[in-house]
Amino acid sequence: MIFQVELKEGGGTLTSNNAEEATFQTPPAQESSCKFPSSQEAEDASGCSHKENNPMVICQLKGGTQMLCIDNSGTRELKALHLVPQYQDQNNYLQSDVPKPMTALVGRLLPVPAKLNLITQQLDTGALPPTVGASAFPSGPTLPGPPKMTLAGYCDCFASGDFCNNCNCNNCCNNLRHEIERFKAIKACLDRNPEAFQPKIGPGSLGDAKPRHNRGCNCKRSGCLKNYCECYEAKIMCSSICKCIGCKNYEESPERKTLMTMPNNMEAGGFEGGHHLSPTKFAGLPKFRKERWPSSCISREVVEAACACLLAQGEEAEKERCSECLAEQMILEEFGRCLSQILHIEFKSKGLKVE
DNA sequence: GAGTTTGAAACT
DNA sequence: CAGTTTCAAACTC
Repeated sequence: MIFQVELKEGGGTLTSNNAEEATFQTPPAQESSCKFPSSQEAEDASGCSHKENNPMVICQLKGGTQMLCIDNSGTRELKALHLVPQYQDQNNYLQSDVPKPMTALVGRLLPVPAKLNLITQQLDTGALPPTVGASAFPSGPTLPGPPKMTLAGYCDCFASGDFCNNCNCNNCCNNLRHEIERFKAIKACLDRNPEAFQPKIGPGSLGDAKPRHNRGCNCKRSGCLKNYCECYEAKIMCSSICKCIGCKNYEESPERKTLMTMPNNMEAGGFEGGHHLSPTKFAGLPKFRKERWPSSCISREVVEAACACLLAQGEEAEKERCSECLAEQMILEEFGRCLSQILHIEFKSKGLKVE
């Protein structure tokens, strides 16, 4: 089952199918928003009861669909929030009719800045009430239990701006089911630290090509030569902004040099210059500490290009009004083609025989 | 696999 | 802002 929302805009029509965010689904010409000249027209077109003096509100549209309405400089933006109908399974977990791989794919395809764009707009409007820590989370029959720690920086998925998917977390609120609490938690995080969702590892200061830890580490006992240290883990040197004690993670450090000559450190391509950073960390995506990103041709650019292909395939399916199942199949087939090409190049670059 | 250590994030 | 607590990952045995 797919909700379909049609919103009039001037003489045209904007159609948005199932999506987590309309930014992903709306036609290119319309970009990410549907702008109405007056609130009355918006209400007429969508059934939305958005009021002028409330800059952001979740609107219940005709047919049960929820949309996030944002007043932006006098224009009205309607963003699809929950176009995917959901239901509770026998364990009271919220499920969606959209197949999970498809949902996950959409979630991953959206780059973190795009996802945060929506949140930033809310913060700019001041629409969300002030919240402090876990006490900000509503409690009640649908949200029982302890503070929702999956809506905190402890959770890698949340910290990187992603929804949890197939995680082992308890009472997870980092999902579409708890979108509002999630927004509040994000605001609380950003209140504490405006750069909370920025990648920890980024380019250094001007003129310095080497990446560095944007906040610096605070290690005390590890000498910054164990993976407890975020700098060491990212395979970069500690910098002047680090507040570590007894740091041995610097260019001339004999301990570091000894460590670098050990066999276990050779596989990741060494340490010098930090050119083999885990791309996941560099991008602010979830950490996969046990499965380090292999040294390969699968660069960030390649991943982005592959994602763009999948996105284009999804848009194509939408344009042709394909069924949900067919759309998923098309995207997966495209994924297979991308993977095949990547592996082909990978094998070729390593001088391996390509079947 | 269980227990310990560690440091980031959250809290006070 | 500093000290404490909580948490998840790294590490050790």
